[in-house]
Amino acid sequence: MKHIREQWKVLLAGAIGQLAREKGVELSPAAADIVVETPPKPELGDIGFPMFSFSKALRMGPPQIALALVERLAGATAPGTAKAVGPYLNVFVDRAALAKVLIEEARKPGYGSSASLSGTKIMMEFSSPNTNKPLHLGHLRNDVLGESVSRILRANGAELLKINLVNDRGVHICKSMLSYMVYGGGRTPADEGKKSDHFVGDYYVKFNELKKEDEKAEEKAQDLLVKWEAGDPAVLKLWKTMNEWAVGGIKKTYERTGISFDKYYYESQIYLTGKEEVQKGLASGAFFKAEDGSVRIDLSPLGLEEKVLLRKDGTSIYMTQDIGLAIHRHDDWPFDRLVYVVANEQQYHFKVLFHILERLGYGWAKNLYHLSYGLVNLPEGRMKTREGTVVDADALLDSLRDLALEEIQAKGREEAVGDAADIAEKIALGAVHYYLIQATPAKDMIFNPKDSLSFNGDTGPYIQYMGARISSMLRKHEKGEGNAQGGTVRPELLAGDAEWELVRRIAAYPEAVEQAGAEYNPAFVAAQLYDLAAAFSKFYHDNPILNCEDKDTAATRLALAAAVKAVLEHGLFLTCIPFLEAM
RNA sequence: GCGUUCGUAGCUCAGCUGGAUAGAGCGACGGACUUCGAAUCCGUAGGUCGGGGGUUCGACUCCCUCCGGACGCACCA
Repeated sequence: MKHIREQWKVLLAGAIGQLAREKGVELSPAAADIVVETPPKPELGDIGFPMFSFSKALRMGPPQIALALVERLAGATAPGTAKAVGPYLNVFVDRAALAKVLIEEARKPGYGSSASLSGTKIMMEFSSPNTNKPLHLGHLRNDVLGESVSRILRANGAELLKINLVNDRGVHICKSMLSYMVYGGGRTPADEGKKSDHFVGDYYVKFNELKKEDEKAEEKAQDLLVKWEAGDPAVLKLWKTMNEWAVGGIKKTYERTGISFDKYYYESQIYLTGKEEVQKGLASGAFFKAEDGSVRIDLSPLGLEEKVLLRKDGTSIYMTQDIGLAIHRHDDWPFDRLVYVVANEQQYHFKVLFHILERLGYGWAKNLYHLSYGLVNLPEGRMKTREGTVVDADALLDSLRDLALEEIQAKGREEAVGDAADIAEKIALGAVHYYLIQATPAKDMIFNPKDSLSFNGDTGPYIQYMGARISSMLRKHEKGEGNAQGGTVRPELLAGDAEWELVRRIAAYPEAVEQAGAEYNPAFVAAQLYDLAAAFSKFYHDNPILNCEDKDTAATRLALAAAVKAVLEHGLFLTCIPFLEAM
């Protein structure tokens, strides 16, 4: 569809130029100057070109321009027919021809993928959990965004490296350690039959109790950190044990949600890097030494104050680490772009970080991107650890899975579905991931538990359901049932409005994938999938497919359904929603 | 106070680089299963696109201003 639009743009640009010459007017628009649009109703055409903007120069009313252009384009070889519709020049494409191509293309494996980013190496950092507690709903948004954008970029031809920076050191880690030392009694997750990250998280929560009992708790945690940095063997041993529990449990959740990484970085291993880089910057004059001995950068070019990069005692801070880490990573794997999926509360941090790297003279610094996303809030407001309102990722998935299972049982579909528990789990995942991805990343969103439990309407399971229904039809056909047996696929039968509605949505899909990649926004894919699923649902409700009396029509519609299925499979994968053959 | 960002139907969200009567879902109300799986489909009600200016042939979309919310403005991560 895109290439057809481009062809028309070129034709129109030429025709407008010609018209201008005839009128003795100076005007020769480029193809890029032609505005394209999709008419609100199919009856009006498939592609629309508003003529308003040329009105003044040509001293003609837009409707007259449209008419004049149609006349001049009458002889041109172009895909489709131009028609003047008021102030618009609308194109009616050759539906049968396009349907023929799409039906074939869409059923091939790579439909929706492109090469628009081929040759581009992109590193994607996301998730970045703390090792003192299990993942919560906010992490799920981060994870699914990172994973989905990665898949989308890869579908657009990019070479991807997904990395996870585990925050496994710091005073917050020491708090859960201290709490365990006081209350743990040497118990292990296995002793309590608990998922290991939750086990660790519970001690982190218990630190609040400890603070009430021991007013020096904060101080003690700080001491623990000092000992950790000094390499105290006992402290390191406990730290290692608890981190393994935490990371092990977190990885189980990744496995459950289908998130994966090509490489893990651990903060404990790299938190000291960056100091050297700062020294280099000091030597090159990018930074300066303040009177108190700390190293700083002047951020007035950004309209900001100065920022400390090394404390006066020479120790590093968060920013120092990130400077070192970025450089280290580029050495590891020379990327063209590096995307950080991090919540929007760190916008300032990344703005400054990118600026600093640029000042240090790294050319790739201009290709760093902070994929900033908003908080997931509850209807009552922000999630708060202290108030216990944090929605735990595992618990959320569990409850959704249980509800889906009940639904399967209520419909008596356990037999038909195969492994009911597994299907229920996948429906739960589809529900959560779709919910998190349909909203624009930049915006804060409200997670309404009640709504999220619904599998109806604009949801992941709705799309999964349409995929399952089509799969079911195709299975029947393969078993020799239905009227499509022996029928011939005739694309001209897809020229009707109902079929065309589906064809044009299939045609629009690859563009959505490309746009999603260009804007790091999987919501475009999600929206496209929902529209396609809804269009199909309406279509097959009104039009018999396997039961259609005419063999050829049945076969053709089935081929269309198969094309829809292929797009759904492709798109669901990109949005981290499992495709289901049955549910 | 300064900066960033958001404000679209009762609720949750779309609205493509400004373009043809502002769209979905949920909720409400009313319909549709002896036919391909009703986790479905159809219909009705519901919006001065936060307010006010401006640019434009045309503004939900761009600019200014005000109001309201979120998040930042650490030698914490």
